[in-house]
Amino acid sequence: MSLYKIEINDFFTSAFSVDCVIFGYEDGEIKALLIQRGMEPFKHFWAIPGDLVYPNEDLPDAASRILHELTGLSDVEMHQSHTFGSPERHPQGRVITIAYFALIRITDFEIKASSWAEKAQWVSLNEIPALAFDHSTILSSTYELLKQKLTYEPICFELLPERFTLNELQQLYEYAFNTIMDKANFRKKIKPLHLTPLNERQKNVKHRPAKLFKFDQSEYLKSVQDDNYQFKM
Amino acid sequence: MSLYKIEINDFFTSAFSVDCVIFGYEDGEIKALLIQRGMEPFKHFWAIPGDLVYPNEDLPDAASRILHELTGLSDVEMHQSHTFGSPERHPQGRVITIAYFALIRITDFEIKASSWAEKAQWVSLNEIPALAFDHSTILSSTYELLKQKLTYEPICFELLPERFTLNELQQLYEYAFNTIMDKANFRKKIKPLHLTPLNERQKNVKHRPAKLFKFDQSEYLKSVQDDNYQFKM
DNA sequence: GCAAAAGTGTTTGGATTACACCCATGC
DNA sequence: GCATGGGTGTAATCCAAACACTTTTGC
Repeated sequence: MSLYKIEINDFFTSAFSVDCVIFGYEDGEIKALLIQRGMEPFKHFWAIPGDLVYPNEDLPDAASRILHELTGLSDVEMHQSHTFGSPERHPQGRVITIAYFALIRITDFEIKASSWAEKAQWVSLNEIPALAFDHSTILSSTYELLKQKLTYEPICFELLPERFTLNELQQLYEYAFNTIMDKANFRKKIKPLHLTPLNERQKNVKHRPAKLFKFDQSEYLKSVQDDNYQFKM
Repeated sequence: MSLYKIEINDFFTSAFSVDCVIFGYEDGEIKALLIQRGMEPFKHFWAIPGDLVYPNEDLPDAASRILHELTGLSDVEMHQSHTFGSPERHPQGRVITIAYFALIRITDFEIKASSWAEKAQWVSLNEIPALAFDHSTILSSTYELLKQKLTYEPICFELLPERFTLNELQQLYEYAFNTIMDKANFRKKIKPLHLTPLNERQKNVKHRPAKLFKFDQSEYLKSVQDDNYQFKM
C-alpha cells in the first residue's frame, strides 16, 4: 500500500514554468519587457514572458532560452526570484512557476517576435496594466528583490549603457530608491568601486559635458576577494 | 500542431516537492532537524525533511504540514528559500523542490515519528553528514539566507526561548556571524527594539544572575509602521 | 556674460568603537 | 574575599549628511 492518499503517479501530473522578468532602464525609468499573449488562456493579456520547462531542461537554461527567443541575447546572468505555486494560479492545471529576472541594456538588441507573443514592449514600472495569471504579484515581488540586490551588489551596471556618466548612475539609484541624493556624497560613496574614467565626454548637451566612466567587473571581484570589500549603496 | 517539440501532456509528467529546513538553537549552536530516510531512494541517508506536494495543496501549506508531522507544531512562519530543479537531482524522475525554512524553539516540542522518517535528530551545522539528493546544497544555501535575514529582521527571537538574557541573544549573533561583539555596544545596538524587561532572573548560575527579557512583536511592528524603523544587526 | 550642470572641498553632528569601571552573586 | 560574568559610562574615532564653492561648456 502506498504511503500517500493518492497514487504515486498522480503526483506526476503537474507542469512547471519559468517566468522571466526582464528589466531595462531607459529615459530615467526602470522598465519591464512584457508580452501580449497570443494564445489562451489570457489571450491578448499582457504578461511576463515565460514558458513551460522541457522535461530535460534545467531551470536557469529555460530562463535564458526565454530571454534569447525574445531578445536574441545570450550569456546574460539570470537571478532566481521566488516560486509561485498556488493551486488556482493556472486555469488549465497545476502549474507552478519559478520566477527569474535578468537585467539588460535596452539599446543592445532588438525585440524579436516569439512563438507565444503577439507583441512585446517595454513598459515603465509606473504604468503596468493588469497582467495575466498572478503576474502582477510576480512582477512586484521580483522588483522588490531587484531593489534589494541593487543595495548590496553593483548590478546597476547591467542596466546602464557600458559608458555612463556619474549622474546617470546616481539617477538610476534615485529612481529605484525613490530618493534624492547629494551629488558630492554620492561620489564619495562609490569611490571604492574605482570606476574607470574614459577619455570621453558626453555629447550634445548644452552645458559642461560630463566625463564618461565604465565599470570594471574584474577589479571589483578582486577587491571583494582581496580586501573583503562589500558594496553597499 | 503544437508549438512545442513534445506533446503538451508530456509536460505534465513532473512532480514537485517541498523541503523544509527546520532550524533550532541549542547549547550555543544553530542546528537543523534532519531525518534518516526510511525508503528508497537514498534509504538510510540523512536528509532534510520534505515531501511531494499534493495536487491541490499550496506550497506553504505543504511546508507547514511537514513541520507539523515531525514536530506537532502549527502556526509557525514559513520562509521561502530557493528552488532546485536540476533534471538529474532526483533518480526517479523530474522532481523539482521548493525549499522553505522555519525557525523553532527546540524545547517547545517533542520530535514525532513520521511516515517517511526512520528517525529524526537535531544536528549541529558544524557536523552535517553527507545528505541525500542535493540536500547539502539546499541546506547550505538556505543557511546563508537565514544569516541574511538575521541581519535585517529580528527573527532571532523565533530561535531563542521566550525569556532570554541579553547575553544569550548576543551569543546567537556571535555564532551566526562568527564574530565577537562588545557587550556594551551590542546593548546599545538593540536599544531601539525595546525588549521588555521581566521581573525575573537567570537561575542556577554561579555568578550574578542576568535579567530576563522578552521580545514584543507588536511593539516592533508598530515602530516599523510609525517611525519607519529598520532593524539592522 | 549667463544659465546649467559638472565637479570638489569643508564643516558638523551622530553613530560606532574601544575600553574602563562598578555591581551582584555563589562559593 | 575572590572569581565570574552582569551591567553601564565615556572618550576617541569614523562616517555620512549638509552645504558651499569653483569649473567648464553652450548660447
